[in-house]
Amino acid sequence: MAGRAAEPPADVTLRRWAREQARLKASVVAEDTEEWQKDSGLTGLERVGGVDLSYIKGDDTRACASLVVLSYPALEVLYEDCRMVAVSAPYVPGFLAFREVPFLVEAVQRLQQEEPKLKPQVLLVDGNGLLHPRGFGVACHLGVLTDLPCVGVAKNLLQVDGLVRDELHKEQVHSLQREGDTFPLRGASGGVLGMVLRSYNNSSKPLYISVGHRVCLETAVRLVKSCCRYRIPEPIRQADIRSREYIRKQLCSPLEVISSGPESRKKEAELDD
DNA sequence: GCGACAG
DNA sequence: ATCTTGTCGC
Repeated sequence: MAGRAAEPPADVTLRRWAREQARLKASVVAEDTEEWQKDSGLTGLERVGGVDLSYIKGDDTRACASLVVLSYPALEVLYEDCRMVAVSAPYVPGFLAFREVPFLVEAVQRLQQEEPKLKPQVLLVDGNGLLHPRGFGVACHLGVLTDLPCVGVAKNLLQVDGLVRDELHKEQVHSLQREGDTFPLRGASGGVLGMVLRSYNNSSKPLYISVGHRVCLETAVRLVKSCCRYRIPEPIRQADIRSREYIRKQLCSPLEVISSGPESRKKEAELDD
């Protein structure tokens, strides 16, 4: 059952993907467009979504895509959708969206069809938005394709436009003493690409926040701050927890144990050749 | 050429 | 992303 590793994309594919990113980037709106965003207390915001994909260790083809919607500001789970999906594109830094976004778009469409009243007013996305080699990370990509406000929340710095994880950066991160502290990420070309946020007192490892779609950076940071019970903002954390749990149950089902045992694995190896 | 490289 | 439980500390 374990799928073989996806082939590294040919250069022609990467060029096509880059062109697609450039085409869609023209539709990104990097400023607030909603009423609730205009208030510093985010009054009017009632539902925040989170998305994530969890993968199986030795399997490059199957993953669980999850979309959750939490109430705001209580952060209680109102909606959960976990589904096994067949991943076809490999992970290539800078092209994460081509691997994950199709399943997230499907999840959003399913939600709109089945529970339109629970449609989130904004989505928190694992990964970057404008903080990206071509200024069009997964949070922008998902935002444009769904026309939903999106915020990029990355757990590691993607080195782009002169930004590096050097000693200076580590010093700046170290200077974030209390939760809520931030400093801007200014690219070599001048503009602020994102914000580094200490989201939790008990963790010195920060988050890298950037604009996805239909939200400005200040609002994005304010929103993420107000969604953090722990280091990872609750919508993404719940999506992560639930997709991993979904996979864990899949792997523990009797059928799955049998079909992925040493016996059948041998047969699959033969069939693969 | 070498290293870096969101998830 | 994933491999990994309990454990030491605030």
